Parts: sequence; structure tokens; C-alpha cells
Amino acid sequence: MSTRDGGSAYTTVEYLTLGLVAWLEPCTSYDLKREVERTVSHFWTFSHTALYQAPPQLAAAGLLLEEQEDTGRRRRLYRLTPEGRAELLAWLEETSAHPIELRDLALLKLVLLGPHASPGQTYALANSQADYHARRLEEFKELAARYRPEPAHPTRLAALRFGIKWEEAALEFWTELARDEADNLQAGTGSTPRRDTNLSDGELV
Amino acid sequence: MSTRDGGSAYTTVEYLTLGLVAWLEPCTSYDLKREVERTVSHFWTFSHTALYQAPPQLAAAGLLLEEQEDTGRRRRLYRLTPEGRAELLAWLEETSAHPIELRDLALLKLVLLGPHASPGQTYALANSQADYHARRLEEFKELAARYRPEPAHPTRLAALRFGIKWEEAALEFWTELARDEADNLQAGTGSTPRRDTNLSDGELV
DNA sequence: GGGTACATGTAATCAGTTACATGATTTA
DNA sequence: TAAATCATGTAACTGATTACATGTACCC
Repeated sequence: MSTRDGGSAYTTVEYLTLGLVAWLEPCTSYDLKREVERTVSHFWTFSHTALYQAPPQLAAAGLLLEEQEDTGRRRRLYRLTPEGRAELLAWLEETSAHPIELRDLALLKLVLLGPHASPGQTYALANSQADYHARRLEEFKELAARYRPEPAHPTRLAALRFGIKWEEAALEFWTELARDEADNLQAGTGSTPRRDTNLSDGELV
Repeated sequence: MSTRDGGSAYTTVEYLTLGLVAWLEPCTSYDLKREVERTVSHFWTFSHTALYQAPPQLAAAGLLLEEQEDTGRRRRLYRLTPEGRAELLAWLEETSAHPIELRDLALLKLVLLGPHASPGQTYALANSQADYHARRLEEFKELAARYRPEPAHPTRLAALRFGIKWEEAALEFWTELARDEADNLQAGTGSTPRRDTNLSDGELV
């Protein structure tokens, strides 16, 4: 997939790289990888190799300065050039056209589950998703609780609050859906939780 | 990007294709494209060419039956084979391992906005996102209101409710953030919008 | 009957992944 | 000093996109 958006000259990974180098410079690709794991990877994953490939390209484009240690590990250290900083700031400033992709396989399955699927299936899906989001919510709350000591910029904390709000909404949704489906199953017969007959589709809303 | 997940034998586009053919069969790629636009594309986009490429491949794998009209437009009509249906059902049944990607460029920018960005920038970003989500929320609510007549399966409606919940949460988040930032700007000085001092990180949570 | 939008593809390109590989550092 | 883990890459592959191209139906 190409993540080069609209009129932008660079890909998302590249802007991410610029943005993180601005925080961490001078830094190596490994530093980027670690920082991504700590932060953005909670909602948007990037493979470590992408973070090793982007910096050299940005250096070639004049947005980063590459400097290789000539001792020991011979790691490559990167920092922003003035052009790099300008490009980053310009990108951050664009507030238009932010298409959002919510790539949730469970949601996709929910859309596809049709007359073809057994009734218990929706329940099982909803239930497992509720579990998943409950775990994530706890995780994020703990992160937020342990956040105090770090002197990070407040927008980082705001992003975490976003995560919490999102997990709460998702948890609520799947929990309710599971409950509704359980009710349906109950109403259907009196007992057997997984049947292949169709339920009355009725008035879910 | 590869969307082939974990142990699955097929890509997400391919499962999507199977799932939609199950609803629409017999159908053409164009039918798939239209259905995707109506439904999943609200949270996960797929290019129309992907939906022209997947069916032939699935047909080669024996999961779809391809039948070409020999008159007029010579369109290709697809329907599920028994194997295709089995593969689809098996996929739908998996409830484990549903990694979610929330690819939101605005959220990414929020994480990257650091000491390097002007305070007004967070406000501008939050504001434009609040507008965006407000529009989407309205859109989804209207869709839900107009939904009744369609005899679709209830899970479709559930997915729509998910969208509404999600948009509400996002709207709330960005609105609050915009308000906080506006307060900060007010408190900061009386006028100059771009300062380099740190705001009190304090008690955001 | 000419234009415009709809419909149906093909082919090249590319971003990003998976797979591979090895050096350096810590630990037992 | 051996094993394990951390760190740092390269290269091949591929899924999916962008760009291109053309046929068909509808409209004025």
C-alpha cells in the first residue's frame, strides 16, 4: 500500500521519521524503532526495516544529515537539516484532508456476517472483542497513571487520552452487542447457545 | 503493504471479496466496488482495481466461479463455490488475533507535535478534526435514520452504530482538546500566539 | 450524434513487508 | 567463553496503488 497522501511529497513513514528525529536527534534508526514501539505503534504499526530505510532516503533528499561513527559499531546518526525542519513544520501545519482508516478486522467481519453466518458467531465475535478492548483499556489507563514522572510534551498525554476514549467506546459497543446477541439467543430457544437456525432479525435498534 | 494476516491463506481484500460475493452473487467486480463504497469504505478503503484483481485469483484458487457473458459487455460474473463458502465461514469464525490499526494522520501529528510546534497549532489541528468528526457523525446518524426500509441483516446496522459511537468519542476528544488549548493560549499571554516557553504540563488527566 | 459520466479492465510501479544475515553486547 | 539477546542492516518479493486505456450507456 502506498501511504503517500494527496499532494504530499513524502510518505507517512518519512514524515514520521522527520517528526521523531526532531525529538531525538541525534539518533539512530534503532532509536526510532524504540520510540515508535513506545508510542505510535499502539495505533499504527511500522516495521523496523521501514525505519532503517527512510532515513537514508531523507538524507539523500537533503532533509536529514547522516553521520556515520567511524569506531565500533559504525552506526549512522541522523539529525534534521534546516530543510528537514521546514518540511516537517509545513506538514504538521496542514490541517486539511486527514482521511482516517480504522482497519479493524472484527468490524469488517461484522459487516460481512450475513445470513450465511450462524447466530452464535456474532456473539462470539463481540465477546472476544469486548475482552480485547477491556485489556487494552486497562493497559492504557496504567500507562496514563505511570505517566507523571516523564517530562514529555502534553500532546503525548493527549494522544493517550484519545486511546482511552477510543477503547472505552469500543468496549461499550462490543459489550452491548454481545449482550443483545445473548438475549437473542435466549429468546430463540431456551438453552442451546450455538444453533444454526436463523434468529428473528427483528428490532435491534 | 501486505494485509495477509498471520496464518491466513488469503489477503484481506480476498476475504472481503468472498464475503461480498456471498451477499451479492452472482455479481461483477463493479458490484463489489459499489458495495464497498456504500459500506466498508467508511472505515477501510480499497481501490477499485483491487476488487477487479481479487476475483480472478480466487477463481483460479477454486473459491469463486467465473462466468463471462458472451454478449454485449462481456462482463465477468462471479459466485461462490462450496470451497469458497467454506473458506469464508472458517475465516469469519476465527475470533482470535484481530490487530486493529487506527490510521489517523491527525493523531499521528498530535504525537509528533513537540516543543517544535507552535501552541496555536495544536488548537488548529484539534479544531479542524472536531469539525470533521462532527460532519461524519451527522452523516452516519442520517444513514441510520434512513436505514429502516432496507431489509439488511442486523449486523450491518450494528456496524453503523459502531461508526456513530466512534465518531462521538472522537468528536468529544478533539472538542475538549481544542477548548483546553484555547484556554492555554488565553492564559499564556494576552496576545502573541507563538511562544517557546513550556506550558505547565501539570494535571491533564 | 457528440459529449459526459459510468463501467471495466491492464500494466507498471512502488512502498513496505518478510526473510535473511551478521555484528556487538550482555549474562550465565 | 558460550549462549542469548540486542542492534543493524540488505535484498527479494509482493500486495496494492497510480496511471493508462477503452468500451458502453445516457443526456442534451
